[in-house]
Amino acid sequence: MSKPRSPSIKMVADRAGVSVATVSNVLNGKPSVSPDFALRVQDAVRELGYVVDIGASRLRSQKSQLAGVVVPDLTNPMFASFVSTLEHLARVDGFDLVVVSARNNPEEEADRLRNIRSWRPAGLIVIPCDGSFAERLPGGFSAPVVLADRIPDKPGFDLIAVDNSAAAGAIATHLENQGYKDCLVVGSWLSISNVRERWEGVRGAVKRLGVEVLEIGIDDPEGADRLERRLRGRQLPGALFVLDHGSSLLAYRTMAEIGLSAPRDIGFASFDDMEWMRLVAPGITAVRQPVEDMAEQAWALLLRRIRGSAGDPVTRRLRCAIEIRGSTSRSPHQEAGEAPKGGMTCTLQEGRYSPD
Amino acid sequence: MSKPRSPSIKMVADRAGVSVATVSNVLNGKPSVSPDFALRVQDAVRELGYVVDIGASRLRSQKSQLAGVVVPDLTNPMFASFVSTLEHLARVDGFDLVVVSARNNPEEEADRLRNIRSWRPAGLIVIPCDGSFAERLPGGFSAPVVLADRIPDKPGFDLIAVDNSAAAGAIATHLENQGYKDCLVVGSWLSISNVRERWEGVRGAVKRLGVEVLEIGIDDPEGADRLERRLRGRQLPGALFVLDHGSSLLAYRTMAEIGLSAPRDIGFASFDDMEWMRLVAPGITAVRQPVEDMAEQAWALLLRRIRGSAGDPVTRRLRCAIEIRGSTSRSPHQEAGEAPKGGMTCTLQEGRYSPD
DNA sequence: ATGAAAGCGCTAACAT
DNA sequence: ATGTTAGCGCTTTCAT
Repeated sequence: MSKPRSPSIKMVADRAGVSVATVSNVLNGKPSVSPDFALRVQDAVRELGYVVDIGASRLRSQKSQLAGVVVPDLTNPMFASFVSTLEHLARVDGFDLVVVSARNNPEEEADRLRNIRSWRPAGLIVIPCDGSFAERLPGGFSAPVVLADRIPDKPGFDLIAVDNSAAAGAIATHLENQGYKDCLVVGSWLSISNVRERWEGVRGAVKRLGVEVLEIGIDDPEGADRLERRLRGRQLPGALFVLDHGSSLLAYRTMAEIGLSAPRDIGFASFDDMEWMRLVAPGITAVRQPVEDMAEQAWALLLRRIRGSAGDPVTRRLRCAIEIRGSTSRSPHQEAGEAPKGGMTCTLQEGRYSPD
Repeated sequence: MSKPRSPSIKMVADRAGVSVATVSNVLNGKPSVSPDFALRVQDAVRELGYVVDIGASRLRSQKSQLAGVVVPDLTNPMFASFVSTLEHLARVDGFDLVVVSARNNPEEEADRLRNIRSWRPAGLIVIPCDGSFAERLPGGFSAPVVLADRIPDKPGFDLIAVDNSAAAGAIATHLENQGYKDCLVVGSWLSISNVRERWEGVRGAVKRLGVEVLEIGIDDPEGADRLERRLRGRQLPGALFVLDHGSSLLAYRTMAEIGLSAPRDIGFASFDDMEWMRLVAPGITAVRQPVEDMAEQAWALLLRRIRGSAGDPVTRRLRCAIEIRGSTSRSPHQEAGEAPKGGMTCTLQEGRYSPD
């Protein structure tokens, strides 16, 4: 039993009794083929189950219908959804996607970035692990790169992100309006640019609310300890605002373990609105990011760059929505244990969120 | 400004002052290269930022270091985690992965399956959309295929799945032991084999518990209506057992909207244990599937097949764990609204789950 | 140990 | 409208 190779264009040509060039022309929809020949080729293709070898095709034509996608972590629902949307859009435009995950590790990201070049993609969409992404991008990489979601330290890239600062500021203002006096702001790392932007958005927005920040890392037991100690300390903050989904999960679980319940003992809000935040009772006030929009815009931009439109790097900031739910309510009528309620959504208008 | 091409092996050879064959030998670690030449090549590679063209390499060597992965839906956390694990394992073995999502659509799956062949992957790992997967697999596909998670109607495939029937039966027994009299079993489609297996596991396990089943589809408003009507009807079942994650989300939300709370008004259990099920109060009793193990075993098996080990198709069933939490408790001390508690885990022993 | 040359499957340029 | 041929970047004989 020898290894059966996939049928080649030559076999199709032989079977149809035509030349390989004709087969290629039929497959690529070139006009200069007689209907008769086209049919014979299509028959042969079907009978053999022939599928073009995309690698050989690219090699010869020098045009790649392939885009690379690099995300920090596929198991993060935000990124999974981003990739899923991208994948669909790409296929509609006839592109394939090579998707790789850096598993939140800059070194792994650098490895993936190097490796993905061997595919000779026409372009790359990257959600970088952290701000120092530019140093990891292999020199002499000629294909266009569009960054999404996270902002690099160095400018000069096409970028599709959200208005982190404004949205975080809106949450801070909401907390202030609810009468909270002080707020502990928790995030993975301030070295991740949008976490930093969110924190700065909070600081820029508050008037009376006292704020302090705590970094707890990603999957870092020490960071988890720091948070737990802070929440067990005698100076319990009036509210907790968590700046990323991973940290929100951890914070919510930690609160539960300690026996703290929102909003009874402490206000609780989160950047990144995940499904479970509507399911717990009361629901959790959160910033909802337009992930699908980000994917759409990133893809559209990359496609333009691939098609050759040059020009200065584009930066676009998409608006988030704010979901006000029970976890930040100081009105007495909202009780813990009650069924989750609808809540209230507000969006940015003319550069300002108008909550409350 | 013309389009700058990636450096080729020829450019490296010129720069190092050697032949392309020598460059190739250095890159592929062939022993027959003098240290002197090897160094010169490595320098040239670094200076040019050369990365091998994996397509051209495969074309000539006829060996593909590429595996394809097809999943029904990347946004399902189970599948995302499956892919993420696979991706890591594959890279360790020097393989790249082409990942595609069928978006729960058999036609899209068929399209992806056809398309992925043009990459000439060395093998495929597929979580099929539904049981009739075999009909969608293009004829004459010679690379090995390993199925995971969902079971095809036709046998003859390598398969790594979980013990759906036993685990679902254990939940049913648990409900019975808790004193529930009847249970509504909800799933997307019984045509999805593991949903069917779970339902059959329930039926096979119950002695006194009255059971009925309801199919609600995937993202199907009509199905959602059916469920809501059933839960608003006068004959509210004693317990609800939902057989897949998507349906669990819907069911839990629907319950909340109606004002039903578990376990106060109705018992609630789920196949697929997601993070939020520990976060809501009380926690939700659920079957936890060994996703990472499934990915590991699927990859190991595929690698064996790629390396050439023939033999009859292998089927392996992995054991699930049962997480007993407050949502199925009939003891009065567990109250809704209380902080989520640790709960209790039990695993399969000698072919039987021993819950309660 | 090194290089020259053939050829993988395909498309593009050219010839008919 | 169709066929012939060269060559994309690489690995693999096969000489040397």
